[in-house]
Amino acid sequence: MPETKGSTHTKRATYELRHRIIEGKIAGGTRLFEVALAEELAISRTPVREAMSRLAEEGLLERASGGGFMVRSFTYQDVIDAIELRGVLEGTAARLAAEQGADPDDLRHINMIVDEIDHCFGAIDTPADFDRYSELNAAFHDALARLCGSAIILRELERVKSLPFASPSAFVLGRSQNAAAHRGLVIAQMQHRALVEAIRQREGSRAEAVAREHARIARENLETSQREEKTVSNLPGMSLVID
Amino acid sequence: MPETKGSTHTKRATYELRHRIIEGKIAGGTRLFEVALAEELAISRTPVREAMSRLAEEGLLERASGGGFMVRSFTYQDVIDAIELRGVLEGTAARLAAEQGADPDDLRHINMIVDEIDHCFGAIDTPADFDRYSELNAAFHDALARLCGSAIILRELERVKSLPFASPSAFVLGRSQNAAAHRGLVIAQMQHRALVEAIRQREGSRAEAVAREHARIARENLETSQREEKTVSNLPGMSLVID
DNA sequence: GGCGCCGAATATGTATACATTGCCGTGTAT
DNA sequence: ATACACGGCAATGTATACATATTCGGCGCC
Repeated sequence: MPETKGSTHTKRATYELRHRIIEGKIAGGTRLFEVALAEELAISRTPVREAMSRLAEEGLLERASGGGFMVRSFTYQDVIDAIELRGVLEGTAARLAAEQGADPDDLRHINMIVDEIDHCFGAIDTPADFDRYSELNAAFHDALARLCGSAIILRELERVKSLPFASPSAFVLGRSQNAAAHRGLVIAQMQHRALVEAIRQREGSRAEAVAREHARIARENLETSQREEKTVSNLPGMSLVID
Repeated sequence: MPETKGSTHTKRATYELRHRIIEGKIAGGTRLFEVALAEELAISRTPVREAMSRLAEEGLLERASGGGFMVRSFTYQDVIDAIELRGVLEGTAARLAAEQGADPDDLRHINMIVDEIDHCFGAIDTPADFDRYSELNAAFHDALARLCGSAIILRELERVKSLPFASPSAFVLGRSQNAAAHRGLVIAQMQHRALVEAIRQREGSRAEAVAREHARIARENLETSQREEKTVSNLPGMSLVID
């Protein structure tokens, strides 16, 4: 087996399989066979089954009728829906945080992240630091999911975000680093501030609306990508889209 | 092993375990040991692991640190959040159905269910048919989840509803069959009609709001139950609540 | 007396042999 | 020619032996 991190065969197999699926090395809809994979990874069937079971929990695989697993495949509409769903769930997290009053420490923390994101933008007309933006953006959305203190909301949000194309940072790096992309980031950052401010002011309805609108940026970026380039293979997880 | 349905040992073990957990025979937080369960069910460890793995996918179990599984446990707040989440997701399904325009056949179908629910109410001051109501109510909520045609939304909604206390019918049978319960059902049915009508009229915002409010009935029923009786054990899945 | 280490007990992790099931192709009979 | 049945193959289902890891108690040292 290629050297991938993890201490047990199960963990390594899980990591390796997940990687291959997200990279697009295994197409959506492909059926996975225990024996073949076990031989390929040079381990026995048991950890392979275990790994597939975990990836099914993650939502990357689905159990096939009559046993076994197949790589889950998505339609273009599924991607749209997953992004919409993320917006709805983040909106709920934001609304609940606003209604219940977020913990001051948590608010300080998320504010710190927003401030740091500002530093990703250089002087006017200089390129932004897309890598750092992507990283901080993920941290922001993680902090947002935790802000209302609900383990239930957090769990479902994590679940949706684990779909590679529904991740908040999915289309940050996917886009070409041009002026339009730069502008998009500026708008997103404005929404970050508005979102935190709405929560602080306990404006639940506004917080929810802003969070939903914020997710729509991802949808627009997706649609732009679709229009500009016929091939979608360089966007994360888009190889799982089959139609 | 007690005779439970299923053709393979895995399926029987899955069914049996799920039953025991929901019935409250295994408390929330309990760690499940493969060997002990295997002996008890008179099968080997392999199908037991497989069953536990599937129940983890369902959300009834969680993987313990350092391997193994434990019965997931919930706080009272988790139950509240799960109900709220169901409302949010059903609201989204309703809104999308309204915005995109639901399939006429689907609309006819859900309308038929609503009409049938009317028959559960007898003449004035006669008891309603709670069993039949519960059944049709579940069918209504299932039809609602499918109405927007999104596999993504459907899947997540099914997931939340699989938590026994977040199911739409969780508190229908749990309540004592008194006049107050009867009144609650009448109100719920009014919301059913309003919901379908909003979707038909393509009033997305109204549809979403009604769906959310509808879920709040479950929350109120829960709070009423908590107030009236100290013990919560007769409500579905409430044995998993530990605080 | 408390902290930490060590080892046994017990748990899960892994490999593998065997059982069972479901599918597909081929054959024959109508 | 079609339909049914038989058989073999290939997949998952299951049991079990063995390997490894984790945990917890006791014992010793600080």
